[in-house]
Amino acid sequence: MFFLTVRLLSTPFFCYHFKVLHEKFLKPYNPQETEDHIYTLWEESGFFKPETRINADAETRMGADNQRASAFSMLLPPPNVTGALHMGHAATATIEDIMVRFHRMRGKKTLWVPGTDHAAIATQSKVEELLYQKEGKTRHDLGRDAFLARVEEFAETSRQGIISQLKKMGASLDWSRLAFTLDEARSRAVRSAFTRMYHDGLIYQGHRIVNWDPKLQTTVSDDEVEWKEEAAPFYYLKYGPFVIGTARPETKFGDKYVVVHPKDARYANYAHGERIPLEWINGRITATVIKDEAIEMEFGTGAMTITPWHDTTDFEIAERHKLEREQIIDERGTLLPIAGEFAGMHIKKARTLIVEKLRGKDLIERTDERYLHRIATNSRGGGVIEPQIKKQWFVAVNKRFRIQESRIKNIEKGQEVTLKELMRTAVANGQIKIIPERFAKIYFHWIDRLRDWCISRQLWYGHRIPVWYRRTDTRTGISNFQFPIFKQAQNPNPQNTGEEVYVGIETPKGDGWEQDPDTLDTWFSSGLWTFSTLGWPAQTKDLERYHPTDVLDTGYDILFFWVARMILMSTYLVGDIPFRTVYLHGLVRDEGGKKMSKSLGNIIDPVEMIEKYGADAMRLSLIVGTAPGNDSRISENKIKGYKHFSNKLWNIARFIMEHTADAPYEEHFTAYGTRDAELWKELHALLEDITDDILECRFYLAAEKLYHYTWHTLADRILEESKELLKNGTPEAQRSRRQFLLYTLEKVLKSLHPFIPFVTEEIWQLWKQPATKEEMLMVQKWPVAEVSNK
RNA sequence: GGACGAUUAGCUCAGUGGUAGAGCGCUCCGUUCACAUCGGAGAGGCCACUGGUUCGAAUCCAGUAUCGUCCACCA
Repeated sequence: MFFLTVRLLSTPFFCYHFKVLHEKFLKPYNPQETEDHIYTLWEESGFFKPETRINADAETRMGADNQRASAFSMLLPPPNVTGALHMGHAATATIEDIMVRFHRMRGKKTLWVPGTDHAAIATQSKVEELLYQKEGKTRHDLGRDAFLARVEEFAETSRQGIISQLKKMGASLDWSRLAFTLDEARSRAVRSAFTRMYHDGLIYQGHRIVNWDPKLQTTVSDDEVEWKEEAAPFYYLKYGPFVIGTARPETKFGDKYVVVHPKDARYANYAHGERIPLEWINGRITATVIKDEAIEMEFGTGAMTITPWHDTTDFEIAERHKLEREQIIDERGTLLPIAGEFAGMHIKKARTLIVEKLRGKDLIERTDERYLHRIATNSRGGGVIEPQIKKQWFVAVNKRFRIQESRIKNIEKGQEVTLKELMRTAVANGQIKIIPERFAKIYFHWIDRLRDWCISRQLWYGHRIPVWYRRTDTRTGISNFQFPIFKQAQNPNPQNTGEEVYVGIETPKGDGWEQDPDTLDTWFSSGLWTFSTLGWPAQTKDLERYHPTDVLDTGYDILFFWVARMILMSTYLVGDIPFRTVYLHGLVRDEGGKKMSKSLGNIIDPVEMIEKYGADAMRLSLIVGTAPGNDSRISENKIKGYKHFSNKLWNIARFIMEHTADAPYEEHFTAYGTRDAELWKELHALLEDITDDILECRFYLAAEKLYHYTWHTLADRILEESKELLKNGTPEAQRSRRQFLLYTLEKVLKSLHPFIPFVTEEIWQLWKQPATKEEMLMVQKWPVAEVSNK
């Protein structure tokens, strides 16, 4: 206990801090005057880039000090270029920045790649809306090229806004690697991916029933459909000897099949395939009886007619029995000539007239006026989905192919697999770990029911499909296609249709080539994100070093949209998993637990909060009390509370500096007396504990424990008792305590830095007054080396 | 219809086999000495309910209820 003085004099770290307390400490901590210059300091240091290392010998205590250090890599989920960032983005940026700063301080070569997403459908419709509001024009008035120029202009503005917002949040992203899902490098990756999938037979063009949005005039994928409940009348119509139920009489013109369950005793007298003449909306028709198990006997009368062109279930029944299918409604929601007198009328207007006519012909048996019915809408701000059979591009998820390379456990190079099997195996074999675990089950369930992915969109903004046609006959366009009876919907040999088809990365040479007008689902390009940002398809050093990435952090709401598709693309194209751990955080809701939205007016703007309370306060408020996968609530009051914490830390630092102004600082603290030894032990137990928590993604616990230690142990207990001790204690005890306070302040600043980087760095700067960028807090070594895991 | 989550102090949430915790709020007291963006003290909970396992359950198991989310989609 008494060798402290001796050690002090002999230690190489011995030095005096004759520093005068910086005048900034005479006032409360002011984030507004601090954060921007701190961020600039970090950014200019180059330490956001993994290549910037501290060139020093093994004796240094710096964090980024080894050129051959192992890597830690991660990608920012690219925010959509549709506008400003919200609290969900702020939560993502915070969680990821915590991980990145932590691993950087632990000496890893840490890469965090920023980027933005073109978000085709959302961005295009947003710009169309603005264009119409401001100039009263549609995209067709401008034409494709001029319209796209407008979208690009809008996207660029959004992108600049997003970048500056991320900087305000303190995100230590490597800006030199900034990517965009629609930039040249990513476009090349998209074309490469498409071409390879096409030649492997995994992308095909086919006539299938798709979710058509008549408002935005495009298809949308199954996952983008949002169901809403609506009360609507339900009609029981007389269909010859049957009574059939329908909520949509306006689609019934062409119905010539009546479907019943094969085991339904009520209809046992009718044989499958039996033809029955009957009077229908526009005159006499001959109906055919179909027996199919898709029918729910208990529902309605147990009999229904089908409209295969405009209903998924009906389409599937028609597929099974090879039935005719006919288009009733066009792409704009207008009735076709089959509707007779109603042709050319929009379905909304026609409906009441059709019901009147049915009533006039005494074809309505009864009506259920308050039937609760679920309608499909386009969740990306579109209209009511009207299913249509259309020629579209699909990714075949169940088709077998030989995988070219594989580092996936249980899958050998050259093995025959399906994309579904790849997606399933990468998680089932434990190579990808999903946190919280319960989402793995949800993921598997989603895979099991997954159908071929419709990837073509009739949008202008996005990756143009890399397929070119040279027509050798006079066939008309895709939309006038008449469905051939008794033919498979898929047409795997487009060469036989009288046109040349070219699929490739570059535009084909020669005259007469015309590119497919459609664009790709935005998730096709985001699916490539983990490797397209690292240079793929080129075999770059980045790809080699940083792929697979270590962690993917995102909200659980895009598990299917994005996470699953990244797994699909990466396993197939790279033969490897895209990331080792998926950390799914919850959604940030308002104080009352409601989703934040513009229409509810309950949006809390992260930048406004930063301006009021500082980025550190906002960051802590988004971390503490949020378990993975669970939604959390944020309120201005909570953020305000954490502003107080920044100030508390500020004053702790001030107190310690004031009371140790002439004290020597020793790196290796040696306690005098049992009390200081006890405190040292307590501090180290905490540091090991929270290191473990961060490694296990329990950020909320680590943050809370640090908060609690700083305020209630360090400030309330240790500083309070030190006041007396530093006045009246023995010289040895005083010296030891001063040492301990300095030591603790340093550890606390380091361990809090990933969570609240600005205030900790500012205190560090004022305290240590570093002469070089290597001495910044951001690249100091994490206070505990390694912890025993669990 | 299926799956999952939540249910703990007034509010927001941690805790996940061993005598109930935090933040905010509330009450009282204090504060020229780092900080009123403060300190001290305190009130407040049969841990949703019913069974079971266990020496012992907020914690594990089964079921029920309420709320929420996702998936399916019955025309």
